[in-house]
Order: sequence, then C-alpha cells, then structure tokens
Amino acid sequence: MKQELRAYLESTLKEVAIDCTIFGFHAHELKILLLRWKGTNAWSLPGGRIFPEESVQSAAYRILQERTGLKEVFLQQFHTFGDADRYKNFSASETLKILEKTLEEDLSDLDLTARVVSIGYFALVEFEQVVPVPDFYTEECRWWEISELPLLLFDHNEMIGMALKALRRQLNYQPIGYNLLPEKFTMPELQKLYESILGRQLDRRNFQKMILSYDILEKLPEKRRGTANRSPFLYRFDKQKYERALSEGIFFPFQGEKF
Amino acid sequence: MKQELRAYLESTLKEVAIDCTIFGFHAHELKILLLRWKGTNAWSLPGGRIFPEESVQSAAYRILQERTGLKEVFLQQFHTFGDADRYKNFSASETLKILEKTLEEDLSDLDLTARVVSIGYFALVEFEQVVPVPDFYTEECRWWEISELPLLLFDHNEMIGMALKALRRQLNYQPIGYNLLPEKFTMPELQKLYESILGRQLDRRNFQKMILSYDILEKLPEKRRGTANRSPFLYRFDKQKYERALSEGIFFPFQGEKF
DNA sequence: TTCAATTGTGTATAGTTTACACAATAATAG
DNA sequence: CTATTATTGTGTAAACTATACACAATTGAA
Repeated sequence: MKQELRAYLESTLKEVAIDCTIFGFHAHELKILLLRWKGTNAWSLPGGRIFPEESVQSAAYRILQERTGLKEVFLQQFHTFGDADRYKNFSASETLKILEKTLEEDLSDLDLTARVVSIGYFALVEFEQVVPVPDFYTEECRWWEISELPLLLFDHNEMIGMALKALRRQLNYQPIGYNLLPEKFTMPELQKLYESILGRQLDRRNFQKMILSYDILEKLPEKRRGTANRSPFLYRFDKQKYERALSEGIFFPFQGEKF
Repeated sequence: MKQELRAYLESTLKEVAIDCTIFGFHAHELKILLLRWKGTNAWSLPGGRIFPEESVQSAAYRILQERTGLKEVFLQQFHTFGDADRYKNFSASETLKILEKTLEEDLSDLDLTARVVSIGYFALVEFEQVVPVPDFYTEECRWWEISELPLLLFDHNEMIGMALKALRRQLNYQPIGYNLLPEKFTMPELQKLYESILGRQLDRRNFQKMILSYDILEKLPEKRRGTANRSPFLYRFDKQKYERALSEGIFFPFQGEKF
C-alpha cells in the first residue's frame, strides 16, 4: 500500500500538481468537498499529481473522478498557485508533522515538502450523485458549507476564495446549473443556486424573466408536489441550447456584483 | 557563457516555466514582442524559468524586466498550459534541431525536450519605453503585429490567442491604457487602443462619453500639435482614480464582443 | 486662401434593467 | 371540511443605459 503511494509519487511530475475546488449545491447552500487527513484533524482540498503522459486537464478530470465517482462534470482551470512558500495556515514543519502522522512511515527520501506549483481547477457537480471517496492520505471526504470552512492545509483557503471569485465571474457570461442541479428542478431552486453563488438576494420575477430569456430551459408540465404551499413547476435544461449558450457565451447582467 | 545557461537550467525548476505575451501599442496597432532563436528563423514568446526561492509571480516580473528593461508593468496570469505534448507547429524533433543550431553544444544531459508545464502571463507595456533585449537562446527581439504573426515554437500561437481573449475580457471590468500609452495621449489614441484590442470600430462620441464617465482621466489644457487637421486635446490618467477603478472594478459595456 | 481631414460636441430613440403587488395554490392545522 | 399560512405565478411602469447620428471648428497642406 505504501509502495503504491511511493510508486505514484515517483512516477508523476514532482514540481507541479493539481488542486480541485469541487462545488456542490444542497439544501439551498453552496458546498465544497474537503478531505480530512488520516489520523489528524487537518483538512485540505482534493488534489493530485500528473502522470508524464497525461495532460494537466486530463489529470484534473481523473482526480475529480477518483474523489466523486462522477464522469461528466464541469471543470475549469482558474489560477495557478506559485508562491515559493505555500504553507499559509500551518507552517512547513507543522504540515510535515501532519504528514508523518498520516503516513506512519519514513518517506523522507520522497522530499514531501519540496516546492510544488499547484494548478487550481474548480468543478461543478451534482450533489446527490457524488460518492465522496478519500484518497491515500485521507480518511474522510465530506461537504462543507462555504461559510463554515476550517483553516485548511497549504494555501487552500486562498484557493477557494479565488475559485469562488472565478465562479461568480463565470456567471456573467455563461449559464450555470446543468452540473449543479438534478435533472428536474424548480425556478426557485435555480434562483437559490444563483443567490448562493452570488451571495445576495435576487428578485424573483426579474430572475425568471432573465433566465427564460436565455432560452436554455424547458418548462415541464409537472409540478413538484409534497412541498408545503403552492407547487412550483419543474424545469430542465435543454442540453443542446445549454451547450450552445456555454460555448457562445451569454451576457448575464449581475452588475451589482463588483469583482 | 554556455556554463551560465547550464547553471541557470540546473538551478531552476525543471517541470514548470513561464511564458509572457507582452502587448504594446504603436502606430494604431496592438503588437506583441517575439524572440528569434539564434541562427534560425524560429520565433517564440519570451519565457523563462523559476528559481526555487522565487514566487511564480516574481519570476514573471523578472523575465519581463529582462526582456523589456521595464519595471512598472501590468502583468497578469491568464492560463497554464499543460498538454503532454506542447509541440504544435513544429514537432519535438524539429524543435530539438532548432535548439541544436541555437546552442552549438551538446546539452543532451539537460534533457531540453522534457515535459514542461508553462504558466502564461500577459503584460501591457508602454511601447516607446521598451528596449527589447534577446535572451540566451535568441538573437533578435522585436514587435510583431498581431495579424501578421509567424508560426511560433511550442504552443505559443495558442497562448497568444488565449492572452488576447483574456485581455478582451479584462476590458469588461477594468480600465486599460495606463501601461500601454505614453503619459499624455489624445482621446482618439485611447479609442484606437480599445479598437485594436477589441478588433472592431467604436463610435467616437459614445466612446468618449463612456471613458469619461469612469472618471479616471484628466483633461489637460494642451493639444497635440503637428498632426494634420484639427488638434486633439491631451489627457492623462489620474493614477489614484485609475488604481481605484482597477481594484474596485468597473463595468465596461463591450457587450457586442462575444467571448 | 482654399481644401481636406479630423476633432469636438449633444440629443433623441431604442433597449434594458429594476422595482414592485396581488391572485392562485397546496399543505397543514383546527 | 374550512381556514390559515407560506409560497408560487405573473405584468407593467419608471429609471437607466446604450446606441445612432450630424454639423461646426480647427489644423496643416496645397
């Protein structure tokens, strides 16, 4: 098992790695998938290394798939983190101690605190379909609310901040939701997704008018039952139109958000 | 001399490097600084490597300074290029041949065709103040018009395409011009800068109205003389207000441009 | 002095964004 | 069964923003 890790570390690029900020949406809240390192209370973003024959993009997909079980996800590079010292909340020696607890083995020959530049990706995934799987270093993989994140290893809090910024900016020229919501959803649910990404309330009527004007939704002849009060209609994305909007770009007018 | 290069290559990160797309503006055209490799007709973007103690950002500044002589520039990371094979216009072996011509020495121990992930930055610089300086590999450093670029080494044509896209997007939420124009400039000059970045014509009156509304310009009581026809007024950026607009963001309405 | 090219300037129209309220519906509690 | 409560569905008017557009003034050159 340790041999497996060693082989992985030795067979992959040493100075570059990938970290993924995986966004999910559940119970009206935007959440992020974090990993807890074995035998510790230290949390980090899911990440991984790149094989020599693999593009960075493919590596990011692979890592994402390994942690969530999902194949089809929205994945996007947003920034590369290249500080010489990326130990922000915990010093290099504190981090090393955590690693020692985690690995219970002498891996000093692998130089695990060597400098690594990390390429940051963010992903949008369907919460319900995710089966969180820890990696070799970790024993727990679970969703965290964005407002309740712990202090993370390395510069991962910074990464999440920038991922959120990138996601918000994304909202200005691309539709979002296909990979974050279940197949069928209601207008209020979609609105709450946008609100939780933007961190502010939107007007119900104006939101509906705007989102419908992009012509990416199909209104279904069913309603969501079981909820108290009036039943909202169900919608789903028209995949083709959605893809077209993604590639051509759309001008979303969330101007109130300053970047 | 060769020893110097060898020392540089051996003392810097091996799997990660930086490439810079340096934009300048001259004669009503947006231009890019390219390097020609010694003894060849092969061109590339200026790039360089990262020292172990240096952040990626600092390395990018250093490289930029080395090639242009400039200290104060606008520099921004826009994408990291991580294809397993980044030899696009010229194959690895063709590129290797060029390198051999350039170096006239056996450097095979340095494994110069090993895989490298490149972090792409774009820079905006004041054309007139740049003193282009070739690096060790190259013997010529000059400006190229964007519409007349040659086939470049590696994936550099792709990089330039993405840099331009990033620059255009930038225009939507930040003012641009401080680092691209001389201290004093006319409204038509500023407009031509915007037009050359966006690749389309803008209305003179509407452009002026818009740019003035951002309250980042100071109108000077002088005019540019010597030009045929009516003399335009000179303006300059109010540095403080410009910086505020940069950090707070501005909503530039170039909606016609689809991304 | 005339000509040609370019600058400076304002307004009206179209289009977009925003603010806002009431009737309909569905589950729940009585 | 009925009343209550919370939430949904829906349209219009006002404010704001973007766009289209033309003529007089200025300058150097002919």
